[in-house]
Amino acid sequence: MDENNKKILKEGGYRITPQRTQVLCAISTNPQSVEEIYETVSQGTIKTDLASVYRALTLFVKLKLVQAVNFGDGKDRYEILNTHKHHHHALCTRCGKITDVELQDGKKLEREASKKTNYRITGHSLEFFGICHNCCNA
Amino acid sequence: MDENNKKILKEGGYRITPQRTQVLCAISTNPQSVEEIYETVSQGTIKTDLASVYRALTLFVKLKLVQAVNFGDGKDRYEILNTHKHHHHALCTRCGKITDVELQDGKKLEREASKKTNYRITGHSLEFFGICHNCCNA
DNA sequence: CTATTATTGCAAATAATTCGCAATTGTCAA
DNA sequence: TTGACAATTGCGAATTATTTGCAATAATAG
Repeated sequence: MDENNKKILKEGGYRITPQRTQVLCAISTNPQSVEEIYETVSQGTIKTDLASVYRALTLFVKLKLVQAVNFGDGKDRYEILNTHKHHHHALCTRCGKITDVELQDGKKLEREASKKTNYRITGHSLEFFGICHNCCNA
Repeated sequence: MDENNKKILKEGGYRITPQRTQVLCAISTNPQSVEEIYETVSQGTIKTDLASVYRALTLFVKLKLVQAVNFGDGKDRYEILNTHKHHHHALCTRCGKITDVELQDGKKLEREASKKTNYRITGHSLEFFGICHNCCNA
């Protein structure tokens, strides 16, 4: 597990357990759903319970080590936050691959939305759907 | 119920029932969650079952009369599609109000994402969070 | 190494969603 | 308008998803 994440856990009085480490590991390269995370972790050598996966994710979200992303396809996926700067995603609706997208000027969107709605905008989420390069050529 | 929606239902061999009419009515001005729709419909004079609300929504989504929107706050909301052109939303995280937002150039976002990811982009969803004008001054 | 206490696994509880089926009710054609 | 037919509903039961209580286990500070 990433040193910074360890630090945040410790400072909160939380322990570094193999289960927590594995959950973070499972989503280290790609956002995954609860079920997928459970599958992945279960394939390793350490034993884990679904309830523990839920508990780990709930904790990580609270500590902002992880965030949920939703593509409107019915399931939430969980993504590591630490190293990333704010970004968006593209989901391949054929193979399920998720690719990060960094747009030129995300803040501009918020400014425009703020002007049009008269809200004080505090954040946004933007997800793209499409077909990835591999699937396009398959 | 809107004439166009009636037509689409009929053409598919589906019937216009009070339950379906009420479900559409419940979301006619604002996107609502399943539970909220059920509450709203239940307050009227016609009797409805939660299962029927689920069934109506599933059907409407299949017929593209309605779409699910998700703000990442854990619940899906359902929104009428017919009259709307493609647009985005702002959710007031204090009072829950949802306001439509039409941005200058949504397609530009897709073009940029397409270029960066090498996906063939087929759609996107963009939701803003913030505090609405009323709540700001309350 | 030990004591302390957070965390886990398990099983049971709760919540969310779906399904089977008999009763009801739109709809079409006469 | 009426009757027949098939779609739809309500209800309860079945799934599925998520949460919780608790005794056993294990991480960590000293």
